[in-house]
Amino acid sequence: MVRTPCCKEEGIKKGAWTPEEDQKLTAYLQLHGEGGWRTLPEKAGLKRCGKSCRLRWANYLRPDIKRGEFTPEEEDTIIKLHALKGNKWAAIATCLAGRTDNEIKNYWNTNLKKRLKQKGIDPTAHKPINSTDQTGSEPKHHKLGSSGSARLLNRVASKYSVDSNRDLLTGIIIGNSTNIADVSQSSGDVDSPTKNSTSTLLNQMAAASSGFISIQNNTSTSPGFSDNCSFSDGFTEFFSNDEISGMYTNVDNVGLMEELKDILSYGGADVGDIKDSPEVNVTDDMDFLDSWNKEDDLDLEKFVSSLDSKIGVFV
DNA sequence: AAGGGCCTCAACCGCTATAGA
DNA sequence: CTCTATAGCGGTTGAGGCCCT
Repeated sequence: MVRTPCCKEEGIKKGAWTPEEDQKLTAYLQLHGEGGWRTLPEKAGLKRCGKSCRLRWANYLRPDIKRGEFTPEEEDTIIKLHALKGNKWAAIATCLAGRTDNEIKNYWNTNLKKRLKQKGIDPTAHKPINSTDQTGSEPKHHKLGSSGSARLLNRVASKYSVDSNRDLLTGIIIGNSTNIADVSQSSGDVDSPTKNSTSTLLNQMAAASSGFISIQNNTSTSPGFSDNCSFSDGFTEFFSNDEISGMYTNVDNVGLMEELKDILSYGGADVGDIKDSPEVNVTDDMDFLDSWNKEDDLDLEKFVSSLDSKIGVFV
Protein backbone atom coordinates (compact mmCIF):
# COMPACT_ATOMS: atom_id res chain seq x y z
CA MET A 1 0.00 0.00 0.00
CA VAL A 2 1.38 3.38 -1.01
CA ARG A 3 0.50 6.49 0.93
CA THR A 4 1.21 10.08 0.20
CA PRO A 5 4.07 11.12 2.45
CA CYS A 6 3.42 13.96 4.86
CA CYS A 7 6.84 15.41 4.10
CA LYS A 8 7.46 15.82 0.42
CA GLU A 9 10.97 17.19 0.70
CA GLU A 10 13.75 15.08 -0.76
CA GLY A 11 16.11 13.43 1.67
CA ILE A 12 13.69 13.25 4.57
CA LYS A 13 14.31 10.10 6.54
CA LYS A 14 11.46 7.92 7.76
CA GLY A 15 11.10 4.82 9.86
CA ALA A 16 12.73 3.82 13.11
CA TRP A 17 14.88 6.35 14.89
CA THR A 18 18.55 5.60 15.54
CA PRO A 19 20.23 6.30 18.91
CA GLU A 20 22.22 9.05 17.22
CA GLU A 21 19.07 10.78 16.05
CA ASP A 22 17.55 10.45 19.49
CA GLN A 23 20.64 11.98 21.02
CA LYS A 24 20.59 14.93 18.63
CA LEU A 25 16.91 15.60 19.22
CA THR A 26 17.19 15.29 22.99
CA ALA A 27 20.22 17.54 23.15
CA TYR A 28 18.54 20.20 21.04
CA LEU A 29 15.31 20.17 23.05
CA GLN A 30 17.11 20.24 26.38
CA LEU A 31 18.92 23.34 25.19
CA HIS A 32 16.12 25.17 23.42
CA GLY A 33 12.92 23.69 24.81
CA GLU A 34 9.89 22.46 22.91
CA GLY A 35 8.29 24.27 20.02
CA GLY A 36 9.26 25.42 16.57
CA TRP A 37 8.97 21.90 15.25
CA ARG A 38 8.93 22.99 11.64
CA THR A 39 12.42 24.42 11.74
CA LEU A 40 13.78 22.17 14.47
CA PRO A 41 15.12 19.34 12.27
CA GLU A 42 17.42 21.61 10.32
CA LYS A 43 18.64 23.39 13.44
CA ALA A 44 19.19 20.10 15.23
CA GLY A 45 20.91 18.51 12.27
CA LEU A 46 18.25 15.92 11.65
CA LYS A 47 16.95 14.70 8.31
CA ARG A 48 13.43 14.27 9.65
CA CYS A 49 10.26 16.25 9.30
CA GLY A 50 9.17 18.36 12.26
CA LYS A 51 6.13 16.26 12.88
CA SER A 52 8.22 13.14 13.21
CA CYS A 53 10.51 14.91 15.68
CA ARG A 54 7.59 16.09 17.77
CA LEU A 55 6.09 12.62 17.97
CA ARG A 56 9.42 10.99 18.78
CA TRP A 57 9.89 13.43 21.63
CA ALA A 58 6.32 13.28 22.89
CA ASN A 59 5.97 9.51 22.77
CA TYR A 60 9.44 8.29 23.58
CA LEU A 61 12.17 10.73 24.54
CA ARG A 62 10.43 13.05 26.96
CA PRO A 63 12.12 12.64 30.37
CA ASP A 64 8.86 12.36 32.32
CA ILE A 65 7.61 9.37 30.38
CA LYS A 66 6.86 6.33 32.49
CA ARG A 67 7.90 3.02 30.98
CA GLY A 68 6.87 -0.49 31.80
CA GLU A 69 3.75 -2.42 32.60
CA PHE A 70 0.50 -0.66 33.35
CA THR A 71 -0.57 -1.14 36.95
CA PRO A 72 -4.03 -2.53 37.77
CA GLU A 73 -4.95 0.94 39.03
CA GLU A 74 -3.93 2.49 35.72
CA GLU A 75 -5.90 -0.14 33.82
CA ASP A 76 -8.94 0.56 35.93
CA THR A 77 -8.62 4.28 35.36
CA ILE A 78 -8.26 3.83 31.61
CA ILE A 79 -11.36 1.66 31.42
CA LYS A 80 -13.41 4.11 33.45
CA LEU A 81 -12.20 7.12 31.53
CA HIS A 82 -12.82 5.36 28.25
CA ALA A 83 -16.38 4.68 29.35
CA LEU A 84 -16.81 8.39 29.95
CA LYS A 85 -14.76 9.94 27.15
CA GLY A 86 -14.54 7.31 24.45
CA ASN A 87 -11.44 7.27 22.26
CA LYS A 88 -10.19 10.60 23.53
CA TRP A 89 -6.72 9.27 24.16
CA ALA A 90 -5.07 12.60 24.77
CA ALA A 91 -7.68 13.51 27.37
CA ILE A 92 -7.30 10.13 29.04
CA ALA A 93 -3.53 10.52 29.04
CA THR A 94 -3.75 13.73 31.05
CA CYS A 95 -5.08 11.65 33.96
CA LEU A 96 -2.25 9.12 33.88
CA ALA A 97 1.02 10.74 34.79
CA GLY A 98 3.88 9.69 32.54
CA ARG A 99 1.74 7.82 30.04
CA THR A 100 1.32 9.03 26.49
CA ASP A 101 -1.84 9.03 24.43
CA ASN A 102 -0.18 6.70 21.96
CA GLU A 103 0.83 4.24 24.66
CA ILE A 104 -2.65 4.23 26.18
CA LYS A 105 -4.25 3.82 22.77
CA ASN A 106 -1.98 0.88 21.98
CA TYR A 107 -2.57 -0.69 25.35
CA TRP A 108 -6.31 -0.31 24.96
CA ASN A 109 -6.34 -1.84 21.49
CA THR A 110 -4.03 -4.72 22.31
CA ASN A 111 -5.02 -5.59 25.87
CA LEU A 112 -7.93 -3.91 27.54
CA LYS A 113 -10.35 -4.14 24.64
CA LYS A 114 -9.79 -7.85 24.35
CA ARG A 115 -10.04 -8.38 28.06
CA LEU A 116 -13.39 -6.61 28.24
CA LYS A 117 -14.69 -8.70 25.35
CA GLN A 118 -13.57 -11.87 27.13
CA LYS A 119 -15.55 -10.72 30.14
CA GLY A 120 -18.60 -10.28 27.92
CA ILE A 121 -18.48 -6.50 28.01
CA ASP A 122 -18.83 -4.41 24.89
CA PRO A 123 -15.64 -2.26 24.94
CA THR A 124 -17.39 0.53 23.06
CA ALA A 125 -20.61 0.76 25.04
CA HIS A 126 -19.09 -0.55 28.29
CA LYS A 127 -22.15 -2.67 28.84
CA PRO A 128 -22.70 -6.42 28.81
CA ILE A 129 -22.70 -7.58 25.21
CA ASN A 130 -26.02 -9.42 25.61
CA SER A 131 -27.75 -6.29 26.83
CA THR A 132 -26.64 -4.06 23.97
CA ASP A 133 -28.30 -5.84 21.08
CA GLN A 134 -31.69 -6.73 22.47
CA THR A 135 -34.37 -5.34 20.24
CA GLY A 136 -37.65 -4.13 21.58
CA SER A 137 -36.49 -4.23 25.16
CA GLU A 138 -37.12 -1.25 27.34
CA PRO A 139 -34.12 0.81 28.31
CA LYS A 140 -33.23 0.71 31.97
CA HIS A 141 -35.50 2.91 34.02
CA HIS A 142 -34.35 6.41 34.70
CA LYS A 143 -36.44 7.13 37.73
CA LEU A 144 -34.51 7.08 40.93
CA GLY A 145 -35.53 4.19 43.07
CA SER A 146 -35.41 4.39 46.80
CA SER A 147 -32.49 2.03 47.14
CA GLY A 148 -30.65 4.05 44.57
CA SER A 149 -31.29 7.24 46.49
CA ALA A 150 -30.05 5.78 49.71
CA ARG A 151 -27.01 4.42 48.01
CA LEU A 152 -26.27 7.76 46.44
CA LEU A 153 -26.71 9.53 49.74
CA ASN A 154 -24.52 7.12 51.59
CA ARG A 155 -21.80 7.19 49.01
CA VAL A 156 -21.74 10.93 48.69
CA ALA A 157 -21.99 11.45 52.40
CA SER A 158 -19.17 9.08 53.19
CA LYS A 159 -16.96 10.44 50.44
CA TYR A 160 -17.57 14.03 51.43
CA SER A 161 -17.08 13.34 55.07
CA VAL A 162 -13.39 12.96 54.25
CA ASP A 163 -11.90 16.43 54.08
CA SER A 164 -9.44 15.61 51.34
CA ASN A 165 -12.19 14.53 48.98
CA ARG A 166 -14.39 17.49 49.78
CA ASP A 167 -11.46 19.82 49.32
CA LEU A 168 -10.48 18.15 46.10
CA LEU A 169 -13.85 18.61 44.50
CA THR A 170 -14.13 22.09 45.89
CA GLY A 171 -10.75 22.76 44.38
CA ILE A 172 -11.98 21.53 41.04
CA ILE A 173 -14.79 24.04 41.19
CA ILE A 174 -12.66 26.92 42.32
CA GLY A 175 -9.68 26.03 40.20
CA ASN A 176 -11.80 25.83 37.06
CA SER A 177 -14.49 28.13 38.27
CA THR A 178 -15.17 29.99 35.05
CA ASN A 179 -17.27 27.47 33.21
CA ILE A 180 -18.88 25.92 36.22
CA ALA A 181 -19.77 29.23 37.78
CA ASP A 182 -21.21 30.44 34.50
CA VAL A 183 -23.74 27.67 34.26
CA SER A 184 -24.49 27.57 37.93
CA GLN A 185 -27.99 28.47 38.99
CA SER A 186 -27.38 27.96 42.65
CA SER A 187 -23.92 28.97 43.72
CA GLY A 188 -23.14 32.62 44.10
CA ASP A 189 -19.77 32.41 45.77
CA VAL A 190 -17.13 30.35 44.04
CA ASP A 191 -14.37 31.89 46.09
CA SER A 192 -15.17 30.10 49.29
CA PRO A 193 -15.31 26.34 49.56
CA THR A 194 -18.79 26.17 50.99
CA LYS A 195 -21.55 23.66 50.61
CA ASN A 196 -22.80 25.79 47.73
CA SER A 197 -19.83 24.76 45.67
CA THR A 198 -20.45 21.15 46.38
CA SER A 199 -24.13 21.38 45.73
CA THR A 200 -23.46 23.26 42.52
CA LEU A 201 -21.31 20.45 41.29
CA LEU A 202 -23.89 17.87 42.22
CA ASN A 203 -26.65 19.94 40.69
CA GLN A 204 -24.78 20.11 37.44
CA MET A 205 -24.11 16.42 37.46
CA ALA A 206 -27.80 15.89 37.91
CA ALA A 207 -28.68 18.45 35.26
CA ALA A 208 -26.23 16.82 32.88
CA SER A 209 -27.72 13.41 33.30
CA SER A 210 -31.20 14.86 33.20
CA GLY A 211 -30.30 16.39 29.86
CA PHE A 212 -29.07 13.07 28.66
CA ILE A 213 -32.26 11.35 29.67
CA SER A 214 -34.47 13.79 27.83
CA ILE A 215 -32.25 13.46 24.80
CA GLN A 216 -32.40 9.71 24.94
CA ASN A 217 -36.16 9.75 25.24
CA ASN A 218 -36.39 12.02 22.25
CA THR A 219 -33.83 10.67 19.83
CA SER A 220 -36.04 11.00 16.78
CA THR A 221 -36.30 14.75 17.25
CA SER A 222 -32.76 15.31 18.39
CA PRO A 223 -30.50 15.27 15.34
CA GLY A 224 -26.89 15.14 16.32
CA PHE A 225 -27.34 12.50 18.96
CA SER A 226 -27.20 8.89 17.96
CA ASP A 227 -29.68 6.36 19.24
CA ASN A 228 -27.08 4.85 21.48
CA CYS A 229 -25.80 8.12 22.87
CA SER A 230 -24.38 7.70 26.30
CA PHE A 231 -24.41 9.54 29.56
CA SER A 232 -21.23 11.30 28.56
CA ASP A 233 -23.05 13.11 25.77
CA GLY A 234 -25.08 14.98 28.34
CA PHE A 235 -22.32 15.16 30.87
CA THR A 236 -19.78 16.77 28.61
CA GLU A 237 -22.19 19.54 27.75
CA PHE A 238 -21.73 20.82 31.27
CA PHE A 239 -18.08 20.14 31.88
CA SER A 240 -15.00 20.65 29.77
CA ASN A 241 -12.69 17.71 29.20
CA ASP A 242 -10.18 19.29 31.56
CA GLU A 243 -12.74 19.56 34.30
CA ILE A 244 -13.83 15.97 33.87
CA SER A 245 -10.21 14.91 33.80
CA GLY A 246 -9.70 16.78 37.03
CA MET A 247 -12.56 14.99 38.67
CA TYR A 248 -11.11 11.68 37.62
CA THR A 249 -7.54 12.45 38.62
CA ASN A 250 -8.17 11.10 42.07
CA VAL A 251 -8.95 7.41 41.91
CA ASP A 252 -11.40 7.80 44.78
CA ASN A 253 -13.38 10.24 42.69
CA VAL A 254 -13.60 7.74 39.86
CA GLY A 255 -15.73 5.54 42.04
CA LEU A 256 -17.87 8.42 43.17
CA MET A 257 -18.32 9.70 39.65
CA GLU A 258 -19.25 6.26 38.42
CA GLU A 259 -21.73 5.91 41.24
CA LEU A 260 -23.34 9.24 40.44
CA LYS A 261 -23.36 8.48 36.75
CA ASP A 262 -24.91 5.13 37.34
CA ILE A 263 -27.51 6.26 39.82
CA LEU A 264 -28.46 9.54 38.19
CA SER A 265 -28.82 8.15 34.72
CA TYR A 266 -30.09 4.65 35.35
CA GLY A 267 -31.52 4.63 38.82
CA GLY A 268 -28.70 2.53 40.19
CA ALA A 269 -30.89 -0.47 40.83
CA ASP A 270 -28.04 -2.90 41.16
CA VAL A 271 -25.41 -3.70 43.74
CA GLY A 272 -26.73 -1.86 46.78
CA ASP A 273 -23.40 -1.68 48.54
CA ILE A 274 -24.45 0.58 51.37
CA LYS A 275 -22.37 -1.59 53.62
CA ASP A 276 -19.29 0.03 52.07
CA SER A 277 -20.20 3.25 53.81
CA PRO A 278 -20.82 2.32 57.41
CA GLU A 279 -19.72 5.64 58.87
CA VAL A 280 -22.75 7.54 57.72
CA ASN A 281 -26.24 6.26 57.32
CA VAL A 282 -28.95 8.18 55.61
CA THR A 283 -32.52 7.16 55.58
CA ASP A 284 -34.24 5.99 52.50
CA ASP A 285 -37.08 8.49 52.47
CA MET A 286 -35.78 11.33 50.37
CA ASP A 287 -39.08 12.10 48.73
CA PHE A 288 -37.81 14.65 46.30
CA LEU A 289 -35.40 12.11 44.88
CA ASP A 290 -37.78 9.23 44.76
CA SER A 291 -40.52 11.27 43.17
CA TRP A 292 -38.18 12.74 40.62
CA ASN A 293 -38.93 11.91 37.04
CA LYS A 294 -37.39 12.72 33.74
CA GLU A 295 -39.41 15.88 33.18
CA ASP A 296 -38.28 17.46 36.41
CA ASP A 297 -35.06 19.13 37.33
CA LEU A 298 -33.38 17.16 40.02
CA ASP A 299 -32.63 19.76 42.66
CA LEU A 300 -29.63 18.50 44.47
CA GLU A 301 -29.42 21.78 46.30
CA LYS A 302 -32.31 20.44 48.35
CA PHE A 303 -30.59 17.13 48.58
CA VAL A 304 -27.41 18.66 49.93
CA SER A 305 -29.31 20.88 52.36
CA SER A 306 -31.15 17.85 53.56
CA LEU A 307 -27.90 16.01 54.06
CA ASP A 308 -26.53 18.98 55.96
CA SER A 309 -29.45 19.00 58.33
CA LYS A 310 -29.24 15.27 58.91
CA ILE A 311 -25.53 14.69 59.20
CA GLY A 312 -23.79 17.99 58.66
CA VAL A 313 -21.08 16.70 56.39
CA PHE A 314 -21.13 19.67 54.03
CA VAL A 315 -20.78 22.40 56.58
C1' DA B 1 15.58 -25.50 11.86
C1' DA B 2 12.26 -23.10 9.21
C1' DG B 3 8.46 -20.57 8.07
C1' DG B 4 3.97 -18.90 8.71
C1' DG B 5 0.78 -16.49 11.61
C1' DC B 6 -0.02 -13.46 15.35
C1' DC B 7 0.98 -9.63 18.40
C1' DT B 8 2.98 -5.36 19.88
C1' DC B 9 4.01 -0.73 19.55
C1' DA B 10 6.69 3.01 17.29
C1' DA B 11 5.83 5.74 13.63
C1' DC B 12 3.19 7.61 10.05
C1' DC B 13 -0.85 9.90 7.74
C1' DG B 14 -4.78 12.74 7.26
C1' DC B 15 -7.63 15.67 9.42
C1' DT B 16 -9.02 19.33 12.68
C1' DA B 17 -8.20 23.08 15.87
C1' DT B 18 -5.94 27.15 16.98
C1' DA B 19 -3.11 31.23 16.67
C1' DG B 20 -1.43 34.96 14.35
C1' DA B 21 -0.91 37.98 10.34
C1' DC C 1 -13.24 38.09 8.31
C1' DT C 2 -10.05 35.30 5.72
C1' DC C 3 -5.94 32.95 5.01
C1' DT C 4 -1.90 30.46 6.34
C1' DA C 5 1.19 28.10 9.37
C1' DT C 6 1.64 25.19 13.08
C1' DA C 7 0.34 22.01 16.67
C1' DG C 8 -2.25 18.29 18.14
C1' DC C 9 -5.25 14.30 17.78
C1' DG C 10 -6.97 9.73 16.48
C1' DG C 11 -6.82 6.00 13.16
C1' DT C 12 -3.86 3.02 10.80
C1' DT C 13 0.28 0.75 9.21
C1' DG C 14 4.13 -2.23 9.15
C1' DA C 15 8.68 -3.86 11.07
C1' DG C 16 10.26 -6.89 14.17
C1' DG C 17 9.78 -10.20 17.73
C1' DC C 18 7.48 -14.21 19.50
C1' DC C 19 5.04 -18.49 19.30
C1' DC C 20 3.35 -22.54 17.26
C1' DT C 21 3.52 -26.23 14.08
